Amino acid sequence: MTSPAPVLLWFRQDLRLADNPALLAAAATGAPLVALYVLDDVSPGAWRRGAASRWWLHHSLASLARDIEALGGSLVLKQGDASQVIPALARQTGARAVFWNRRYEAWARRRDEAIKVSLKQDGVEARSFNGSLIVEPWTIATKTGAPYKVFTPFWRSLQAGHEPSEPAGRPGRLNWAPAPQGDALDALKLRPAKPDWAGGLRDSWTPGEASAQARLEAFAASRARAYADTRNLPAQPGTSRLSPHLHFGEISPRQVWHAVRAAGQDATEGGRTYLSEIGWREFSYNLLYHFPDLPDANFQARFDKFAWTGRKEQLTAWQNGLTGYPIVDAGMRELWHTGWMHNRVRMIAASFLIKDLLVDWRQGQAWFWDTLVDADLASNAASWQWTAGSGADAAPYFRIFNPVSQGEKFDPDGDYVRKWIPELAGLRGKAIHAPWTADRATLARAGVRLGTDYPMPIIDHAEARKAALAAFETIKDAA
DNA sequence: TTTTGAGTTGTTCGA
DNA sequence: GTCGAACAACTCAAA
Repeated sequence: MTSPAPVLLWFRQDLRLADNPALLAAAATGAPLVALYVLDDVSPGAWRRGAASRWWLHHSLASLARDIEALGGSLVLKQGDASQVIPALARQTGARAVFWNRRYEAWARRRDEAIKVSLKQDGVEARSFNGSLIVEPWTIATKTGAPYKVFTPFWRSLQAGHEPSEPAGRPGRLNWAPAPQGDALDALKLRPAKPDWAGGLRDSWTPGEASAQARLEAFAASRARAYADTRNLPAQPGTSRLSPHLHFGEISPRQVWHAVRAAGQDATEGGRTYLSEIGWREFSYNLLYHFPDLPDANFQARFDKFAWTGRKEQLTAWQNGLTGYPIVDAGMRELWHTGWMHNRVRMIAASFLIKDLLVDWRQGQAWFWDTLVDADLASNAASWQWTAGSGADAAPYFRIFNPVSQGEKFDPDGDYVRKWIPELAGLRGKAIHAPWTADRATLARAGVRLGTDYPMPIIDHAEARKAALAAFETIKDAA
């Protein structure tokens, strides 16, 4: 007797079993399933994942594979151009259908559309689902049908008319088809080999759905309440740290929304502020979908004329956490060590690169893309353009962060700086955010030799601010 | 079509 | 030390 035709379940950025629409729909067909992940770095225009993101992906795939094995199945791993791999595997397994959850990057949409056409030509059903967003970009628009370009009306509209339904659980039991041959996880070479720089990542994170759920529950139950006050203090665990879990779809924004509400936190200032950050994620995807070159080109074309005069060695100093501004350097070192940076510090570091060093925001975007475990094309592009002032609904160009006053305001005891810049650990008080202002005796007592142990500022902020304002002045009236 | 109110996250200066 | 204004208009979204 011939076995029934299977349904291929293609995992992408939805590496979870709970609240997974494609998985639930595939299970509901009653057909045996083949679970699949394709590492596709080669599709035209693909943004190849950065190194930190690949490390996360390795462990997230390992976690998903274990969860699937516990249900009696297995996760098939492949690599290559998905527009070749998916139709080939459908033929090989005799699949009657391929199900997946949608992505929104231009290159992925082009690729997925081609796969749909190819599968249909082969007589294979192709169905896609919403597994990553509360509102897909084509379902929300202004009264005139235009895409939203300003966050607040977008967020109001989302809350008024697009409340997410209750998240679904895991499917009860699953019926598996024989798994075709795939690659071993190690063959994908997602982890660093020589040298192994991932120690800080291992110490900081546990990728996977179970860890994501635990983190969400802990956050919703307690820290969400104070989020509005503590989220700006990088020395404190005030944020949810869910960003990489959300990026890889180990958890859905709908699950986050309902967990916050179930804990009663939508009635607290903190909970509402936190949910608005979920709103910013949605807004970024909305922008990326409607303006697909958001990661590549200035949203405001007048910035095409901007003179980015920053030098290579300044970019390198920023990347290495050696600018001489402690709050900036602490953030850049936290990023290098853990694959993540506190959001407040991301803004300070980004403002410094763009407005103090006059380095093109795309250089900063590229560095974050390579080093962040939560690197996300939509959020990364929208946030860098926001800081640069070139984006939709962007910060006004004269808003230039002062790295000293930001440090004093948001790291008042200097604990964050001391944690990431051990060579300054002996400093106390105001000197921690501006060591070059400390007198010789203070520096000596702290064991700090400026210019030797820790650099003098590579640029004078007050002068840099004036230069940035002058530079922006030249493009202000451009078309 | 025109009008109107509003717009994530800051800094500096002068009273 | 604290407070309000200036920074620069401009675009968006809705009435």
